[in-house]
Amino acid sequence: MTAKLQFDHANCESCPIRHRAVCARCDADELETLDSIKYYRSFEAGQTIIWSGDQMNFVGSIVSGIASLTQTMEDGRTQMVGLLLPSDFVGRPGRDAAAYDVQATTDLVMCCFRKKPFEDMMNVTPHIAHRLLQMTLDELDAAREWMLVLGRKTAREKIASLLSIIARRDASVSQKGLSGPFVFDLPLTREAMADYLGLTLETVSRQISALKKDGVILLEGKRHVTVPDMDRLLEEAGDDSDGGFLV
Amino acid sequence: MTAKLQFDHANCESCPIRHRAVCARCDADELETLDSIKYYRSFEAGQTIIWSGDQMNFVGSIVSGIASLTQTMEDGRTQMVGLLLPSDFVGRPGRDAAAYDVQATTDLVMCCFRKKPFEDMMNVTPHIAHRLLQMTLDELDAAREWMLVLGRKTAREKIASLLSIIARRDASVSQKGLSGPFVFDLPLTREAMADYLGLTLETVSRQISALKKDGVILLEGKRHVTVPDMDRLLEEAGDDSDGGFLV
DNA sequence: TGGCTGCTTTGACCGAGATCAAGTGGGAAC
DNA sequence: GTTCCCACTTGATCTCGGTCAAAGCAGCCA
Repeated sequence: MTAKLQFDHANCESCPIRHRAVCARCDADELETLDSIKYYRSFEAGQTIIWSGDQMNFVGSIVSGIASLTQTMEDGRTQMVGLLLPSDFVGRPGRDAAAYDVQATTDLVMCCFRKKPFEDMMNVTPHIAHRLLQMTLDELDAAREWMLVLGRKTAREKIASLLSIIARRDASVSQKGLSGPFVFDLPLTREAMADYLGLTLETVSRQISALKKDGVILLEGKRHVTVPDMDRLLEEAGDDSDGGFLV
Repeated sequence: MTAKLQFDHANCESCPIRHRAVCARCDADELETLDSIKYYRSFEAGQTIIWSGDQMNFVGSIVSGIASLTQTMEDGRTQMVGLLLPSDFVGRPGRDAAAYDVQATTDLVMCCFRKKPFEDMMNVTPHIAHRLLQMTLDELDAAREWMLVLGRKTAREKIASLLSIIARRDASVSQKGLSGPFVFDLPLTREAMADYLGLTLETVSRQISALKKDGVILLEGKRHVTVPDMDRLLEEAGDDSDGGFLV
């Protein structure tokens, strides 16, 4: 059973991701057109939204919650290749079949557009195509950043990198200041973290325990994290101290 | 000293990458405009084209040769995050500073555009923006494919994956058939392969020797490779047997 | 011709992280 | 409450790939 469709009749003006999503640059007319081909869908945590190879008849934006893109090898080894946050775009215009599994990591609401009308609209609306290019370039940067993590960082650095990314995102969403302690909940299970980081869940658990023991993070329960000193965490992540943290 | 500017007065009609580059969709008028802001530059193997953080006052396409994007940590660990082949695009419109080191892996010729005029042109030329979006989406796919390699494959599978990618590219460039043995030269040193694969150069050397001993590949000198049975190589790479090889 | 340099191979050993295996803890159903 | 379940933790052991070291090999310049 699907989660409650809490955004069912939302209009674009009050949309929480309006200013960051693929429609960010659209004017009133364009929004109206989008409105006519859009619909909301909700997914529960753990649900698979699309299987790799499936026909995709829609594209869309994450409104709330977190989705993941994963690749799986024949023998079951899996690697997460994308973590989709609110305002991120799902689907590839011009491609019929999904290239990756898309899963709801938390409860999730998507703003969907039927694919064909969206593609048609993209061709006549430079605002959308241009914004999508920007977003794709950003994702490419994030993917390349992640290649360094996967290829060259130690398990401890990988965990610290993931925590700092989640902390950064959380701060940018909740508009908290960047000084003082960071407090947030991990939106991923240990296994999902392992799939993201190219580790086993045991190693993830051990390294989180180690960071806790060393005072880099505080843990309350399994998921509630406090980072008393963000610079310390970034140092553990092996990032430059300047860090480009204020992006 | 720079390599010979063999393309100095080339025009777009005879350009070898015309049909695949960022200008692929441009009409005659648009090509003429591009012509007025373009110039060719050559680099020798090993030269650094741009340092991460540098101001970039041009963007451009690889005409011939191979370039690499690399990231380096403070302690010297490096990870290659992109391998740029003929027709690939260098630079990011809308960004001033380079995010990665760009190096010429082989002797290289680039078709450069001054950045500002190119950006202006992009804003009024949907053909260019649209093609760049396509190319960026392709690169994102390639990066995600590579995340699986980095995160989950064994050293032997990593080497086999890289060899199959190079073989594939070589076949698509030289229009050779896909049956029978594949023969090509490695365009990368062992160290560059290691940086690409998240390994050490010793491990790369060992695994290449092992693949040779097991008859998966034949080696003539250090660089000249023959793949007698491509399916066997793909199997060693851990890819699905269907493989999506005919892309 | 000889030696230098850079790329590559090979060997011996070590350690970070994987694997296999128990055990813990907290929330939900009964 | 008790039980079950599931996410997580912790321990013991193994192994793949890293590290350190030496040597091979081809091209190049003197």
